[in-house]
Amino acid sequence: MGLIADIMISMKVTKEKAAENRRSLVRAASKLFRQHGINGVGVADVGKAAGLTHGALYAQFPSKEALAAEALTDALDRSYARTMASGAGDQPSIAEYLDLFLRKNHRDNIATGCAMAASGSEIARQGKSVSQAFADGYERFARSVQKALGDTALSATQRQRALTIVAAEIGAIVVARAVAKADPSLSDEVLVAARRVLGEVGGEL
Amino acid sequence: MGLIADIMISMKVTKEKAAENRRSLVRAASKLFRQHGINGVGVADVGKAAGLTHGALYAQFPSKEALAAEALTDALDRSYARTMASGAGDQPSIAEYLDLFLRKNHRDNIATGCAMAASGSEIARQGKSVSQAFADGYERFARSVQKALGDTALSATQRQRALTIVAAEIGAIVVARAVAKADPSLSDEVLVAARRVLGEVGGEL
DNA sequence: TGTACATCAGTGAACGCGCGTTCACTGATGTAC
DNA sequence: TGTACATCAGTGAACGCGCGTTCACTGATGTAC
Repeated sequence: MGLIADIMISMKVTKEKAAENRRSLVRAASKLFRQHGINGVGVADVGKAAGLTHGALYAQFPSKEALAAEALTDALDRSYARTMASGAGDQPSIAEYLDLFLRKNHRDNIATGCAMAASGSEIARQGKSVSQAFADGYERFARSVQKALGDTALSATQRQRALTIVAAEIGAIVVARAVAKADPSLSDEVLVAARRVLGEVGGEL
Repeated sequence: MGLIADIMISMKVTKEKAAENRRSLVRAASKLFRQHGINGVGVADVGKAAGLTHGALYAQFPSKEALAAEALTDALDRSYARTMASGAGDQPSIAEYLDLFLRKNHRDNIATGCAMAASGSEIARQGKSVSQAFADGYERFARSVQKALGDTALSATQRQRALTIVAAEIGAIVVARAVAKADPSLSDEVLVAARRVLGEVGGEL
């Protein structure tokens, strides 16, 4: 028994495998935190989803919060890359941005959607590292939206429009999800309204 | 010992006192849930803040979620009443709405601020009763904003603007709070930007 | 009005459970010679 | 290339703690007569 058990629990792993395990933990955390909230997921859940024990997590990260910060960064990096790749050009137009973000499909798939919308109100209660990850992601999206506004001079007004459009998109998804269980048609209405009104802010007729 | 202890833990209470205790529980929950998130507060914390034990809570509410739904309704009722009373007329103008909501003071006082902004992304993970409380509060604010837009005909376009303005305000506060620890000046910038751009949406020059 | 008794808000101990984190230990990997 | 050994990713038990909920019990309130 001892022998077989010892073989089965053999542990040390190549550096590559360890790095892969780390990535698995981050990816699992990034999805689980979006789905259930950061407070709604235990470290054991994350380890299990990555095919490891919870102890392994602490060989890679000093704390759950450090993992949360990295998971948020990873989620926003991936969202950004996917968003950039979605347009016809090198980045999407405002219309493409809004269509992409304010879809029912986005509202209904929280685990793979925007992490800022999924965990928004939880972030204020986390530490500085998580706040930093959020700020970096938000700033990056806002800059890209400003570019999409056709702003070559980077005017203060266009900067304000971009900041507001991104924040408003997040708010619209948060509201659409919050009311979805009680009032699905109101939820749909919010998405349509935000799509149209933010389109106007972005220069659409 | 037994005698004194028996006297001190005497229990039954008038109906009025019981109703008052119930209100205390709702008010305490409403503040604590906004401050720390619904998942971040235990039923014992709520009971203690109301000057009771956690067991008393279950004499008044069937579950924590039922308390959360009532706490959300209460918070939004109070916010609405305060908002209505804040304007010069019988309800605030769009400018007054935006000034009131998008203040640093609101961002920095989460326990007494808008419950939709404080718990937004958590609501999607709660049950239908909490979703209903959110939907009722959101709808009420949106109707009032639509009125403030000077919309006598209740046009579809003004309805869309009102829905978007309220969702965008929530998003702006959520973002401002999320980035506050890491980037306070970005946090301020978001509030100023949303104030100006949503003012434009509302018809301000 | 006075008496007997049912009601039920509130107490506090206990339920089973999961939380984040720590730690002694394992043994293949990776390195120094 | 071969050998000896330090490293450290990962395991799984254990830490103390708090969670939401249940329950037997208390006794003043409120009611029925």
